[in-house]
Amino acid sequence: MANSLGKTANPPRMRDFGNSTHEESNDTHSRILRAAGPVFAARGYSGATVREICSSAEVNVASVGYHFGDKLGLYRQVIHDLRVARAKRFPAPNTDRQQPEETLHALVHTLLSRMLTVEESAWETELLMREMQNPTPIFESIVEDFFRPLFDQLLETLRLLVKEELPDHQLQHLAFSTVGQCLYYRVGAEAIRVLIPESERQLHYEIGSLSQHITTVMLAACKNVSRLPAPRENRD
Amino acid sequence: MANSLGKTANPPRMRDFGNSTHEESNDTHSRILRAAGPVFAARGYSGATVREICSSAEVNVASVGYHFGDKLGLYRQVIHDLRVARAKRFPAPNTDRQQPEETLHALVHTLLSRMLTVEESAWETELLMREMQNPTPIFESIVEDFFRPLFDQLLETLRLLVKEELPDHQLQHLAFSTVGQCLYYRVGAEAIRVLIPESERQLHYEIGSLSQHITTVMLAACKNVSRLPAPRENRD
Amino acid sequence: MANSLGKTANPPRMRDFGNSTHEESNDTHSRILRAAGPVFAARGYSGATVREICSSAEVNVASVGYHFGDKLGLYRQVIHDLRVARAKRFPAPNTDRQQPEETLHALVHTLLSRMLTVEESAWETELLMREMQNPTPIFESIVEDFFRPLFDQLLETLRLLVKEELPDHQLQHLAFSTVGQCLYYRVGAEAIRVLIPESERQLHYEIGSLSQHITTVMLAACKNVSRLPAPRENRD
Amino acid sequence: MANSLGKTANPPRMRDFGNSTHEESNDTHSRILRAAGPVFAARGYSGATVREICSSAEVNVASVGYHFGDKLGLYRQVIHDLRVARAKRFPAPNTDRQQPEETLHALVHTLLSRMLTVEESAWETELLMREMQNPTPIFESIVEDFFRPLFDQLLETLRLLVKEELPDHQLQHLAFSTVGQCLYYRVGAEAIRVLIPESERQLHYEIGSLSQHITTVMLAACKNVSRLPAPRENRD
DNA sequence: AATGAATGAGCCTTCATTCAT
DNA sequence: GATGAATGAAGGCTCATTCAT
Repeated sequence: MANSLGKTANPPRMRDFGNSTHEESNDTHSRILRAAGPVFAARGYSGATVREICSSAEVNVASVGYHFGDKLGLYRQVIHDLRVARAKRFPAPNTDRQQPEETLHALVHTLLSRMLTVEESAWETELLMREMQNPTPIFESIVEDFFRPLFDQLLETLRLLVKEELPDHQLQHLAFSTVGQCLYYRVGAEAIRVLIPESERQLHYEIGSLSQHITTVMLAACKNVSRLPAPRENRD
Repeated sequence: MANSLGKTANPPRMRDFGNSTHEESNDTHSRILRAAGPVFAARGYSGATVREICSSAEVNVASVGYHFGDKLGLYRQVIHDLRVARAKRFPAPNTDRQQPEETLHALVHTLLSRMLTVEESAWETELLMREMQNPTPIFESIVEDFFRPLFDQLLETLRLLVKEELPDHQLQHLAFSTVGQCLYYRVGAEAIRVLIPESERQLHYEIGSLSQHITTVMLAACKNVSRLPAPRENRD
Repeated sequence: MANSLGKTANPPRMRDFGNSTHEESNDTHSRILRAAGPVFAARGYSGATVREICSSAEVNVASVGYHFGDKLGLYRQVIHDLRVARAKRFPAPNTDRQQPEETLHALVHTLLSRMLTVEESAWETELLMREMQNPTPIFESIVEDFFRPLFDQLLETLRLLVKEELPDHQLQHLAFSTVGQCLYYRVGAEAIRVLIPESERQLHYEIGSLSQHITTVMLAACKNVSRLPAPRENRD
Repeated sequence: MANSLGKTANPPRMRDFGNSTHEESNDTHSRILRAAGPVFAARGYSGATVREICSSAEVNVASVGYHFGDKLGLYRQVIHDLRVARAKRFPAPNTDRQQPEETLHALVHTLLSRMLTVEESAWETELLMREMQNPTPIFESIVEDFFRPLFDQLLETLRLLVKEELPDHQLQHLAFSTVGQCLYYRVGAEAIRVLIPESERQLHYEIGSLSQHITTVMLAACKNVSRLPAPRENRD
């Protein structure tokens, strides 16, 4: 019964004491964790195989069973560590002394960067995307810890930009409009790849242009938006 | 060679005569199709097993081979039928005699309806979402059949709404802004569930309000957008 | 129990009455038989599939069961018909009034032609080759009816060519030497394809050259062979 | 991708240290190999099933995947070991200090021995015969490893025996004549069994007599053969 | 702690055969 | 007689897991 619901053979102790993170150490435990993230991100949970992870980590297949009980146990640990890592890496951006227009642009740029960056930690975003579709209990805490601050900041910035005072839900919609436009360039990336020819994509789809565009859209929206009457069903 | 690229053993004739769809008939062919959709949606293409589908349909495992060549052939047929069904349920709005503003609203409303409808066939949207994240060999045709028509209609509508003539890529960005905002209410549903309290969600997040909001944003954007200078890297 | 050991569902009568052969008629029974030969020859018994045969014959898969009980029943009938057909097609060549050298050449040429001919009935030879490796009871009768006459004629021709009277077994060895050389260009065809480059094969491996060569070898052997002493074990 | 073209999961090290062969050891690896040969020989490559092999070896079915990648990988290894074993059992005759006549005799004797030996490892020859009729993807390497060396040696020996210098293709034909005669006593064994009475067969068909006879034929042929004019179609 | 080997369940597919019309 | 459909038994292979050292 050494599966992810029970305990492992010889329960390996949690190692996050002090500042010794997996990033630095090089023992089997850490190497598996480092290798597992990208593989889970690239193939999804069920698509990833223990063998590929272990092969990438250059450890024995049986190690996963020993250190994490089973595949699911490893996955859980990866997700857990990811949350910790991102909380540390992306503190809420300090934008106190900017014009709200600049702040908006900065926030959009930040969002797009996190989405589209293709560097060594791109797998983290990919994994979070997968979590959005198949949320596990961990997802909620990710939203709270990592997404809520940015969201709140976005709300406040938008509040400064609209010409009249708006009820919360209208500001929220504006915030989601902002986030949705950014997110689409990741979620819809495959669709865009089909819809837009390669040549155009290379010219007009880098982060700079996109954040410019989205900021423009939202600024226009803020200038034009007005308090709506009580919600009513439109043609539905 | 009776795989999904060729023909099935004895190619079973298409049954879509008249308006009698698989939904109603009860032969093996239809039962497999009815069972397959939800399973593919719930587990993804590779996660779904022919056995589960056949077990759910109460037919022999080999039936899939006989009727659809192989698993992928079945999947293709599921997607194909899905396209037909959705085109019937959410027809592209007739734009001929409308003001472009109304057309935009109608398009947004259609998009949101497709995304958010949670009736007996919620699996349909779920399936398309999975394709976006884990594209199968069939993805390209899905985009062409499902997305391209609406996307083109959106482009033309936006072209009528902007005040000056814009290059293609700027119109495309406006279109993606529209689609992205709609899509977010599905992709980000779990995040929204965490960020926004239940009470507010029930009041302000039904399709009517959302389409109103998104249309407003895009109309404002169209009024304000202007031809950009040649693309250059902005702060990236 | 409608397998090849019992009777078929409605025992289909043997159709070889009169001169109505399968070659001419066009009913399902005959079409299956005509299609089966080449397929069995090309793929071997177990490699051949009932579906391919029926597809090639343009009849329903179930027909084999009806007409021949099962796959093995069909195979048996194919082999049986093959024997009949070859007996009719290859009567013992008349070589009475030739010089023995010419007769030898003619016999070698005949052997090679039967082996290497790639016309519509090439499958028959291929099937016989397969029978040689996995002989069924039918094989013996094939040898007697179809191969023995040629062998005897070969023996007599060789008897005329050797300079002194030889015991039977030495003549038999000479005959087998002749046959073996011919047979090799079929049995060893794949090996030859690997050993000899395409260009050379096209120049020097047509039936004319080969029969010339083999005849030369055997004539030389006949001129030089002499009665051996009683057999004794050489280094074995 | 642990198929026969790549590496096995954890590539099991080659075990041919010293002179300890699989014949003696008793681990899973060796037991599969020992069981596989006869099964492949008896049923052919495609007729043999991994399950039968593993059942015969009394190991788990998945072991084949682990140790050899896949069925073809196992087959390759069987063939490889077979080559080693046969090279040891029937070494190519050392030709350095012999008269070419003796070399020819030795070569013929080796060929016949390889064909006709019916000891505990009769399956080896059977396997090679099957490859000739139903070549697997591995056939080419078999020819190169098994046949080519002897073939080349045969060519050189014949070159020394002919009285004038001959073009390559004529020497090749002489070599094929030699091989063909030897091969016939195996390929045509069933036919011979029918044509020649048991009593004679026991007296005159042992390896010694046959190699004597074939050598005689080929020596006569070598003495008599002469450079042919450019190839032209003879009566075909 | 770690490893190579082994295991059994399960997957997709293919096939000869049988059923019902 | 003939047909389309259906069936169950394998077949090769993959995978997470476990065993023995």
